[in-house]
Amino acid sequence: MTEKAQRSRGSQTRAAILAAARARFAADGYEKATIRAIAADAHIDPSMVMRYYGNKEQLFAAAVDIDLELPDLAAVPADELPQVVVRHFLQRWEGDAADDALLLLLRSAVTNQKAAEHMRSIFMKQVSPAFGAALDDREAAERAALVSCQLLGLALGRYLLAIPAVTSQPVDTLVDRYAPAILAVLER
Amino acid sequence: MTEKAQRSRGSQTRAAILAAARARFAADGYEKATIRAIAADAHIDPSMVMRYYGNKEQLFAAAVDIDLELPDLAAVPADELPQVVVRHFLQRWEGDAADDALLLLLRSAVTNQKAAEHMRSIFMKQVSPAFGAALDDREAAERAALVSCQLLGLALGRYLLAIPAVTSQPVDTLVDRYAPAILAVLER
DNA sequence: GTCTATAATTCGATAGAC
DNA sequence: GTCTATCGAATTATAGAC
Repeated sequence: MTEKAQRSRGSQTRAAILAAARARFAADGYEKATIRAIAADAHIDPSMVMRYYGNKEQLFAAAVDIDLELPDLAAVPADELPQVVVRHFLQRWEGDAADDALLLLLRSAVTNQKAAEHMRSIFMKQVSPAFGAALDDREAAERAALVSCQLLGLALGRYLLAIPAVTSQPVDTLVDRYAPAILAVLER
Repeated sequence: MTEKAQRSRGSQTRAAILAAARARFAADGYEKATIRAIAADAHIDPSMVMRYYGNKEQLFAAAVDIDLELPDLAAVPADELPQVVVRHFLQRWEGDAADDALLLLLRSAVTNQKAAEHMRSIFMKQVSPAFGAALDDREAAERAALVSCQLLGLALGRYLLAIPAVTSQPVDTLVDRYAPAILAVLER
């Protein structure tokens, strides 16, 4: 076998581990997800996980490296901003809720301090600046934080807790009903 | 020692275990909280926990037996309802966030199916009827569910994730800013 | 009622053969 | 690069002495 082929298979294994890790962390959270289960999902040996990622913590760090891909909120007309934001996240989660890094992170951040720290970091580096640019307001950070609470609460009820009266509502209905609430927090 | 004295000490131990269990489940969630740690907090032997509560699952069930103590929302003037609800939960959590059964349950429900089921049950038996009586609306359950999402999201951001821009806001400010969002979801 | 001792698993992590 | 074998620690749970 050539070195090139080995490197290729190695990177494939590496990617398979990461995909399996994302699925497990998303389904079980940090403490409950085991390296053994992740390895089994990836059809490789548990020791390979250690070889590629060192330890469980570093594997988790690799799995939650996330970009919210927020649109340029400053370019969105102010009166459409709530709908745009709510729909952005819902569409993202609706595609594959079990594989989204934000839900993955949320499931772990509730009991794991490092994950919680990562979550706070995402808010400060991505959410807060995006709304800051759109709001032009001295209290933008505080209001953006409350918007984040509402969006995370929606994810919580729909995807993690699966409250029937939330999961039963179509995306369009959710946007119609939730966007005004986002607006209410944003406007003074 | 008399039988009566033994029963008394027994019930004290039982209560001590439950208190320690609530604190541990609240701080760590179901999977991370261990019977050993709970026993250590209660200054008793781990086997006593098993003796009194059978197993970890039953102990958890005893710890999360909760009454939201929601006020009679039908008696609250409609335009004050959002403020009353937001303040009710904030005051409850602000008192002792680490010992509140709802936060305890939330921390576990994210990764534990039984806890999630319990959470859904609380919504359907306590939250939904309370709002149903106040709203008198065919879509009351759906709107009440979204309000629950908002409130749980607030708890998430303030107490579990501890987002700085949320923890920094006084209760009164939170009520002022969040109540309009609740109202926006409630009114058609 | 309380505790010691331990069974039976399961976990993360390591060492080393191939 | 991959796997076998295993260590050491931690967990839930049980059995039985006092």
